[in-house]
Amino acid sequence: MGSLTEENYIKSIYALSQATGEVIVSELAKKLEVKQPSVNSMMKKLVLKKIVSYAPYKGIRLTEKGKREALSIIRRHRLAELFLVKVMELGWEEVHDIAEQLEHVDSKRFYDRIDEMLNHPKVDPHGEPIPDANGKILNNKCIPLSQVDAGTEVIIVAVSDDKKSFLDHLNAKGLQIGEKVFIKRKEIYDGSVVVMNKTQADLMLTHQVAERILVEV
Amino acid sequence: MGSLTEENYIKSIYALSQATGEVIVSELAKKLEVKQPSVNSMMKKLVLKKIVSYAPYKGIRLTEKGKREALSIIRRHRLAELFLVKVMELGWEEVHDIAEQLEHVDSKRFYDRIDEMLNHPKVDPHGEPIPDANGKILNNKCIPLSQVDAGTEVIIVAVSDDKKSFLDHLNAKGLQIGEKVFIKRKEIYDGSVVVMNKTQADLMLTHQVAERILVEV
DNA sequence: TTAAAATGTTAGACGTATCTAACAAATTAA
DNA sequence: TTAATTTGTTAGATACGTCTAACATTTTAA
Repeated sequence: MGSLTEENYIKSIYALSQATGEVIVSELAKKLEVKQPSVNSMMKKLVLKKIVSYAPYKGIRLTEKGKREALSIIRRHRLAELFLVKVMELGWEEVHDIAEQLEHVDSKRFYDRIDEMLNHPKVDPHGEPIPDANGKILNNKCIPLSQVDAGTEVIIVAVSDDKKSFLDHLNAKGLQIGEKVFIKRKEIYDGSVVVMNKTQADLMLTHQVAERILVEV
Repeated sequence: MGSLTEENYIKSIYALSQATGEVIVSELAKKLEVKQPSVNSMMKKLVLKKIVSYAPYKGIRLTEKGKREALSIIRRHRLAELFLVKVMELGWEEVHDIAEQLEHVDSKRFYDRIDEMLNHPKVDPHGEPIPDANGKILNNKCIPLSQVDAGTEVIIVAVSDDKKSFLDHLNAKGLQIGEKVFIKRKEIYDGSVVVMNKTQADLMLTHQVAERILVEV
């Protein structure tokens, strides 16, 4: 495993290359708050380690090995954040910096245990997917049902609240993960959403519920 | 705050100078698994930072500032260990290496929250006292189980040997830090002690083991 | 009490990760 | 299409923490 610095480079490359598959040196330098020559020399090192592919004046790309490494770091970061919020009951606004440090803890046991305590979560409450121990990740970033436009058909992918009471509530409504749902309309007044699925023609969900259901278009 | 390396030096100096108030270069080098010149140059640095007092060919001593720093690191280490055992339910033989990493996390909030969740503990899983947020350590009035009179009920507070083999042995016997134990009798012949706890009516401990278990009456 | 052994120090090197200054290539605008 | 701007690279310096080799001091034992 690489150094803390290497891990930070890999994580940033992954994040910034999401859109096009590539990052340029100046972007990466800005993100990491270092100068371009620092990025340049780190790229030489990561090329030797077969973490990135890079040629002078060209874009930076993660190799398969690099992607695997990135997903592992992201997994640790997101598990740490969720753990800090759900188990340690810290606020979402204060956990990022701590997770930034915890993600570098080198202990499979530590993260397996966190994963277990959180019930193997697939997404974090912002809908960002959490890679599993093998680096598998839900395809797209999901968004809360409350943010989908009326007239759209979506698939329920996850919930951002796995408390039993919430799951019971969904069950009672006849909603299940993996099911298709059609958004009929959204009430501006209270943010509630009316949906339809194959068994129900008019199912009303409060905003509180709709924002905890994560979907994929 | 100093670097991770500095923190490790400070922690080791504290540990090794417990008995006499001093450490010598070679001891410290051995503990940290570095060569003497490395210790030597770090001492020059820590002298400038007023963390240690040191003169060539003399012993190394923590200053008041150094002691404060050491207690803060030790507090974080021991809180981390206890958290890993009590909250995350990891075995007390496997938490040391993880705590070694967690102790360097820089977040007052993180540690305050751990302290809170553990109810402001006074001793860690290996029984060592935990400094409070101001660096105060509770007087360690624990005594070896082997020195307690028969007919007494005590609480296991610490072990004086944190080698894995010893911890495994205790685990196998079903003994845990924080548990009550009643001393049924002591064999004069070999110094062994027979105790009772809520799960076992007649548990025999050799003198060798009993003298390494620290208890509070 | 002096020689051997243990312990400590200095000097100089190396790897990591950073920087600035100077130069080179690519892109954008005139 | 040429000049200006942005972007990228190289070279060389610095700080940190480590090392080895050589030398100095202190302690121990003969």
